[in-house]
Amino acid sequence: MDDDRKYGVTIQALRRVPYYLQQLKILQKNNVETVSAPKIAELLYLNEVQVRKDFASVSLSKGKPKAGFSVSELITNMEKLLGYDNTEEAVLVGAGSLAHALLAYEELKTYGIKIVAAFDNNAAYIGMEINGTKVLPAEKVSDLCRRMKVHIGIITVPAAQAQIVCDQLVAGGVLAIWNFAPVHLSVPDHILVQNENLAASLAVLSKHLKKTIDKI
Amino acid sequence: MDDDRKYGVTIQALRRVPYYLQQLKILQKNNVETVSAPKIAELLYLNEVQVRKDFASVSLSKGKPKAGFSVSELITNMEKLLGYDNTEEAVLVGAGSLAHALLAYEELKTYGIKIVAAFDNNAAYIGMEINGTKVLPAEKVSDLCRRMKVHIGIITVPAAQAQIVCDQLVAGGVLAIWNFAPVHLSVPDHILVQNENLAASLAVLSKHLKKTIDKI
DNA sequence: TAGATTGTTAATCGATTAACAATC
DNA sequence: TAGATTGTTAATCGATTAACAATC
Repeated sequence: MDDDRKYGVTIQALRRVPYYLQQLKILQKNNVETVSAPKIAELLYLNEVQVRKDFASVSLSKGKPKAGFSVSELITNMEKLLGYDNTEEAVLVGAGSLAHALLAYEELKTYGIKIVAAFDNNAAYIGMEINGTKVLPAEKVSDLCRRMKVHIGIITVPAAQAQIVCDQLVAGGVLAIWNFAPVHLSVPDHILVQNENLAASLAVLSKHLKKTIDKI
Repeated sequence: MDDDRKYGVTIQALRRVPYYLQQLKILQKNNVETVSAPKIAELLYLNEVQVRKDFASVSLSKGKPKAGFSVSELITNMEKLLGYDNTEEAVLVGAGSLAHALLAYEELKTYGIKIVAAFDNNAAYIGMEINGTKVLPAEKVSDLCRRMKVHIGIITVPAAQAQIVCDQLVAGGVLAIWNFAPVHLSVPDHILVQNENLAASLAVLSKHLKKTIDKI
């Protein structure tokens, strides 16, 4: 196991990695070869110790006092950590507008995700091709996941149907679920549910707004 | 100020409110009139004390020992807290596929958000109508926000342009920004940036997957 | 009444930040 | 060498959870 690291990477740290990566790539484009933790911290408005700890947990290579970290090594290690170097296949259930957006979202490939099939139970959608991906009948999702050994399921159905779809994905052997429905999903222990809850974000946003406007 | 509450609502609590709301509405539909914190905790796989504290910080009404909380009161208070009861206008900058999804996303209205105009600097998009919303030239965004007193800006442009767009929105008097670009945005203190970072979510997801698959 | 459930104070837990010796 | 920067231990901070008296 060459992937053992001194500290585990916390979820919070993991969520910061894409931001690091984005800055590091800008530096690389400008031919900057090394960078210090304080510099990155300044660019991203983070604490410098936090950046150093994150780098330590993410990167196999160490920084050099006075010099800092190798930009290209950090990029390589972070991309490997996030699996950007090898593509995972995913299925998507629910062929509505969010699905269209995800199927048209080129960046997914950059992030190592490829949607191989979409599913819906609405006859009007079935057989359609969205951005080159076929829409299949919803009841076939378990089967296809198992046959193709797909590990990621993306849920973009309405809240009321999300748990049913989730169960089908789990039955098909999916290991991680990216859930866009604003509901809690029950899954076995070893399955990860990553919630992308637009309602939750809007909750924070609306509250801030209300407070700010009330003040004026 | 009838909106003073004993404890402030933390951001984490705020993000849980949409989940509460969703469950409460199901209960209401089933003609359940009161509900206890332990019951909701069980449904959402949360700690019962957390639920009780969240309810206390959100709701102006109190629970009754033995009986629990009034479902309809909780719903009313939560919807008021989240501003679902009065619509805020928003502008959207960047007319790509994500923009299409948001413009087609009916739930936004439920969440009290109405997109009144979309902007892009790509001539091919300008003049187009997406789901009934006109796409205008990007340079007009500040002006329109100021004239129409729009308080919410939604950023769906590529990372490289996000900060520029952000500055224009701030210049137009926007108070809250919903940012879909995977970059940190610098804003004055009183402006809220709510990041919706798909890359960050995928980072967590991919790492879990890699760990799980390595184990097998 | 008895006991389920509330509201709140205290303890725990985990993440962030501060402090500081080691080192290039 | 001097000083910027690293790596790591200790202190702080905030959120979650446990404990428990109050009450319907």
